[in-house]
Amino acid sequence: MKAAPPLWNRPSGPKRTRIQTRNRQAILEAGLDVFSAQGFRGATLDEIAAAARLSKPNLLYYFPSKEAIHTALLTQLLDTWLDPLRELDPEGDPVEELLTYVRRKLELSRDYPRESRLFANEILQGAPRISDAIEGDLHRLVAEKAHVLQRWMDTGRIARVHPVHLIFSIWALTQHYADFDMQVSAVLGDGEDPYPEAGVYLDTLFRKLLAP
Amino acid sequence: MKAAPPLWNRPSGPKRTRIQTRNRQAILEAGLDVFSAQGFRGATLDEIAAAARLSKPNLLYYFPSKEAIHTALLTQLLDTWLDPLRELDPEGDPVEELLTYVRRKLELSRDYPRESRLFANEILQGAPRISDAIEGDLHRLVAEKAHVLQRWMDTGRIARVHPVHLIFSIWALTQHYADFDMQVSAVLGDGEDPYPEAGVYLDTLFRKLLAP
DNA sequence: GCTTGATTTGACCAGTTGGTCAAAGCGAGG
DNA sequence: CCTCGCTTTGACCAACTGGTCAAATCAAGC
Repeated sequence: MKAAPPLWNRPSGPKRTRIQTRNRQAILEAGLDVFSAQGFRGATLDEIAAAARLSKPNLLYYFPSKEAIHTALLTQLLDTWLDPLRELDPEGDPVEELLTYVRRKLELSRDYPRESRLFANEILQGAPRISDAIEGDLHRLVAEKAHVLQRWMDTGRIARVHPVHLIFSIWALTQHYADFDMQVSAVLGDGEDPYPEAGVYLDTLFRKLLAP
Repeated sequence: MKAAPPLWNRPSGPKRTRIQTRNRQAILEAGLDVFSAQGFRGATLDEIAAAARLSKPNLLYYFPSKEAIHTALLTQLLDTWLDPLRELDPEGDPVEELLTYVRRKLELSRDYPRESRLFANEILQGAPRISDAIEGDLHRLVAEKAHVLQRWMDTGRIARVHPVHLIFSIWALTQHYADFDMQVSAVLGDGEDPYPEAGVYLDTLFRKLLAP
């Protein structure tokens, strides 16, 4: 008789059954598809439910609201997205460290374009749901790494440019291939994968820019 | 007694009264605000009407549908957006021509960020409403200008890189400052205008890249 | 100040939206 | 094979969506 409280409102710890793990995963996967293609307001629960092969009320048994799905995706994403920057090693060879970062970021665009677009959509619309993380974690991480870059410049190991704009340019150039994929494909009469050429181009670009 | 047919369905030519010009302008302005901030599906007629200080039925007296406003904005925009590329002069000094293009494109980002975001939103979502223009005019223009770049490279006047990816990189780097404005401001503890530094940075970057 | 067409609007509509709820189905441990 | 809590769902709701319509208001030339 007594109805079970919704999953997300249960007082007990996060001990998940197999079904829960599977369904939560399916919902996040479906949400990624829909949110990245339509933006937050453009996405509908019905669409997400259909993509996850669940009924709409069933969706809301696993997540309390549309916004909760979106937030779960974004916070989970931000970590993965910043990992390559975190791994920039102050002790490594400056140019190679930066080129590795560029390469890894380009691989993220190639392998996880939906994640990139989800993020782009959110930032485009003023990042109302992750402005805290942007102004907090992200700001700190960039400040820290900019400091590393500054030291490399001061010791003459890479050319002297504005360190934060250098980071911006890496983001812009790599994310462009995921976020503007439609445009990239249409302009390069498609059929061919743009990523190999992009890799070569970016390697050249940053080598020339950073050469002391 | 006889009701006037809606403005957009009138058989006569486009002779517009002062009121028509004013209101159409107000609607496009409001539409730009809302579409660029919310995307097509996320924008609502009520919001646009409120921003234009018109009633919703009044909106639909000047435009037949939500989509018509969006399309009007996009087609009008695409031309302005490509102008700087059109002006790239095959007879000019290669490096200066390209740096001028970069500079003008960065000015567009600074002065028309809403237009940039409107475009970004549309491309992000697969450009369902302007894929024709992208695959047609844009593709042709880029092919033509890539040919110019190729000649400059063949005659040793700029360094040899993939010409289309060179154009992509200019787009990516300049539009980033408009489209990801929120992120840029948050990362550079804001308060200061990022554009002057960005101009210097991009100038350096492309000078080094293009130096033969 | 009257007429005629341009402009504006309140009331309305059918379809969609995010979200709720009580009841029904299900499966693993006893 | 039976219970009991986990899972699923059909029916429903109020708010909102893009869009329509007939009637009311306005404004400029006569």
